[in-house]
Amino acid sequence: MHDKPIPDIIIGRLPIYLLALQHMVQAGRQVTSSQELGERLGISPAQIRKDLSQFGEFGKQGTGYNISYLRDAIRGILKVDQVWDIAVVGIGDIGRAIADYQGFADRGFRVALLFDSDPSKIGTRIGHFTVQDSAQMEKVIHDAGIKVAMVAVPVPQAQAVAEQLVKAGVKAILNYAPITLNLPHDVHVEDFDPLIHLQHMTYYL
Amino acid sequence: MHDKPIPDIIIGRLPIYLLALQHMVQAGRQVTSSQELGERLGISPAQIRKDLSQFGEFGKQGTGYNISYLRDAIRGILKVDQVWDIAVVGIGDIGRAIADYQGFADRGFRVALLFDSDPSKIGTRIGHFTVQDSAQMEKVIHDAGIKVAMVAVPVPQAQAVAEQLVKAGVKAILNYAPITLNLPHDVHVEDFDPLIHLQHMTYYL
DNA sequence: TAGATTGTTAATCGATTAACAATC
DNA sequence: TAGATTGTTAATCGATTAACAATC
Repeated sequence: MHDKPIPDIIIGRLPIYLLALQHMVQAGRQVTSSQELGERLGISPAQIRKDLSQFGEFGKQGTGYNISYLRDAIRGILKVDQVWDIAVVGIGDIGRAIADYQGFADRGFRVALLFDSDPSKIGTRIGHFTVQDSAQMEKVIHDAGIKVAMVAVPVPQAQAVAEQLVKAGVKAILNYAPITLNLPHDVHVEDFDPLIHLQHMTYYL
Repeated sequence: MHDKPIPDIIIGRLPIYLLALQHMVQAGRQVTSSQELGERLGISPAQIRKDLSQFGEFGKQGTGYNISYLRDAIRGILKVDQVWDIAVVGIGDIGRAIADYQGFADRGFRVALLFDSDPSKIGTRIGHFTVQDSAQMEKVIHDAGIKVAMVAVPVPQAQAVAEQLVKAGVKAILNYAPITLNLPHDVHVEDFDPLIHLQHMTYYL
């Protein structure tokens, strides 16, 4: 038993498939095909079939895929058939928008804890949460068993905050600070920076 | 003359290099190497050299790269040695955070216009801008010559808003709405959705 | 000069696509 | 059954890496 890991680039497409399936369910649709999904997403049908075939057989020849069945299957693969609690660190404009954002629940996440180091913010309420002192962060996150965090602090603090999160047991970090974090290999980091995307597109203008 | 276009995957890494170089400049550094950049970014030195070699020769054997020289070169390649005006459509929590965000100017962008269709928001001020009526959007953006926009409206409106932006002459859209937009091929779209990234990471938890 | 590091070539590795037998 | 579409194989295409001559 020494299965090859599934390529990360394939894992990265699953949430995109999931989102499209979700929209189809909401539109009352029952079945779809790799062809249709491909047109919608700008991905080749062959690639979609190949991606899915890594995880099992979800379709029927001649008919295609049952949408809600495939949705549930992908949810299971991505482990978002459960709800993950998230800690948000840094309650500036971005952190506040995250805390107020309503779209998490449907998709497997729930903001559970907010932290900031600014005394004028600690104790204030955002949505139905109270901002807690970053100084207590490690203990609080550890005790809550939280594995997923979003970092929205200024650049100079981002690396140190991320290291604290790792100490607290966090294994997945969505990093809003425009800096590349250096963390142990077993911690998953995704950078989330609008400027990176804008600068990518201007090349083509 | 029929030069092969430079792979998009390489273009996508340039903003990451640029960001690291920027930090190095701020730290007062003069020169770096593909080795050092690679360690910092988790990218192989060979790849960095190969990527850069697509655009010219920026380094010196034995010494490496002059940081500010390479930074300026990449800025030029990405066309962020100028400032691009951006229109933001949809002034909810996310749109407001974008409008208030201070980090654009350094990196080649400036929020210039805000739009919403909600009468209770039209006319209000955010930062030093007044929210304008989406009904006027096409004309205003066209007249301003704006080519870059951020879409932060609810999912049901996103496709229609994007089509209006395209009619107004916009060629690059950063899409915050969790839905895949269908637009002409000459319009560049990047999706910007935190949930996609979170769902990617949970696979590994 | 000696040491370091580039830019580039060739080899390797991995991802995408085309095509089709299987089958609903 | 006939038509449609899957899952999978093999071929193609593209990206990454290793290695090294050139040279600062």
